[in-house]
Amino acid sequence: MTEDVVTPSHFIRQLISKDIAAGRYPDGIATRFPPEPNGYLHIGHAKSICLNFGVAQEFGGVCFLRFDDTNPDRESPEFVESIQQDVRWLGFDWEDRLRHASDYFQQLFDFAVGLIESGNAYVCDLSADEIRTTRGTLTSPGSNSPFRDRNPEENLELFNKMRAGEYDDGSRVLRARIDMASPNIHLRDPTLYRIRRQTHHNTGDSWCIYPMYDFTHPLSDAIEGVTHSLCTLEFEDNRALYDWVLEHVSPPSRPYQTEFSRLSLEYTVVSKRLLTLLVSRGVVSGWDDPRMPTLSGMRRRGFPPEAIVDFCSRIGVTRNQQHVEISVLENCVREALNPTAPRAFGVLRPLRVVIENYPENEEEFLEAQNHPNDPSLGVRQVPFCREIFIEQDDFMEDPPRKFFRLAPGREVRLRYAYLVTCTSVIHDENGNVCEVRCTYDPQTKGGNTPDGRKVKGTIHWVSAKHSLNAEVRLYQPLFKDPNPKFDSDTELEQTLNPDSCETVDNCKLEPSLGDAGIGSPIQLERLGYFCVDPSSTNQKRILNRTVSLRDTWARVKEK
RNA sequence: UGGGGUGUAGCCAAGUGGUAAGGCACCGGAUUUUGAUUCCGGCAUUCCCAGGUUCGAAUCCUGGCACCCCAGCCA
Repeated sequence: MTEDVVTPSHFIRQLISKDIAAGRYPDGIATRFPPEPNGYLHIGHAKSICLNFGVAQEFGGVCFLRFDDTNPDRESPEFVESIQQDVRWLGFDWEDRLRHASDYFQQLFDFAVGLIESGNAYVCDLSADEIRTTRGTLTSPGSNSPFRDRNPEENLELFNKMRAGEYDDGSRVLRARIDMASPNIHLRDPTLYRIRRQTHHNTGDSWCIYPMYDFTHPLSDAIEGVTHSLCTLEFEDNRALYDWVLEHVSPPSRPYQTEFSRLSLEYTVVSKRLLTLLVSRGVVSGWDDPRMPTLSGMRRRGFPPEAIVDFCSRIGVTRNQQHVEISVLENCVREALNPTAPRAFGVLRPLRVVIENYPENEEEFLEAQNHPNDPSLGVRQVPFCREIFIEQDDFMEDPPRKFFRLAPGREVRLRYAYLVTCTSVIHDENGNVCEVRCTYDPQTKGGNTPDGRKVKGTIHWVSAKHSLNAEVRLYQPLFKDPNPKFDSDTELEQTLNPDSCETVDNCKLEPSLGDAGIGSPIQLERLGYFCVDPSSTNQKRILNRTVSLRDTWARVKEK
């Protein structure tokens, strides 16, 4: 069987194809996914992971997982662990290619020494403030540091002393000697090393100087033999420095950087800084809150990893500003879940229905399919008795034209059970409907109509006597604004969607759901896809709605 | 009037001088014991704008316009 798996063409694939065709990489290509372990991975990282691991796979190359851990101030082992878990969850395997930029600290130091010896780097005693003010602006050139012309011997001695811990944090840096008047600000004698006494999660206290990204990244790529260093567009201007570094040392290989645009998703933020803020402000319960666009959040929400990989392939890779509608993601999730998720009944907002002509103490089990389109998933027995719950939304006392669920005098099908007709309505002291009375037609067992009569509505139900209680959490986007922006706590407050998590208590589930495992997908018919939350217990069952079903009625109702 | 980028439908996106793929969304219609799924059909006479080159331009040239990124001892 040949399935038409269309791998969409994008410019990076084309570039690699061309490179391979030109014979540039006889030993194969290599890529890397280089996260900084200072936060959890999010949907934007998924795009990069799929790209880097994906093209390596397609072209018979390899992909490294490299922690870009050059800033001990913000990095931690917690993040290192979560990142590995998330990459594996997405289905990618780095095999023996787990690396840390910190593995290369000694080699990086040696390269820096080489740069000093060739007169291409110098130790600068200016303070951070002074460096900033002498850097110039976007439209005016910077001015040379008074330390720019120190000779290599002196620089070398100073740099060694920096490493030996003889100077205070922030008192000196190593700078590349390039061009203070360059129109590209990244080339105005960028800092290569800073002094920072901070225990590193990997190297402990062996270093008190740490290399900067622009120095570390090209050399790490070169050390690993990375051929295609793929990064996001905001590093475009850094490419000149990336190349400069590689051209001014003798690197073990020559990697090239190519940039693509980062993903932004409607109604969400995809920035580690802002996500960190949501966590630290307690806006969400943690990095894995089901509303978070983090991989751990989406996992807890019930998104299957294939859906995320599929999403990444559908959105493509370009250099355009990419602002994707959430419907694309939701569609991928539904498409992944629909063929496999077993069906079950659950009622979110129960309305008691008493079937008056059904015997008081009788109960029976009715057969229901676990998947209407896939008999191989089998059947289950669902208990039925005189009192059941239906969805409040499935009854209207005074229904509009196109409503074809239950209403006074109307007949509907209870899925897999019987046809029932509403005979009367009972109100509470506030005038709200609190109970509905029906009669059932014993001839219609299983929901069949032997007389061929047509029933427009089919609704779900659960037996009052047998049902399980549960709390169900329904999610909406975290933000009101499709393109949320906030710089302060008040702005954050204003843009937050107050209804992003709706907790519905006292929901009723069919008894078979008592066995549902944490995280495994279930479709509650007519309501959506759900999964059991990790915090769920037998005493207090908690379900997350992963995504609702497509709801045409909701649109009809609007009109 | 510093530098680097990007403009194809509501949102993504293919297209690489030969007459606008595909997905999502949307709108019909069929089937349906989930208003789900599935199926079938519709959805850019035009590619940011204006000129030019060419038998022929989304693709090449010129000039505009709009938007994004860069002034960390962050990545």
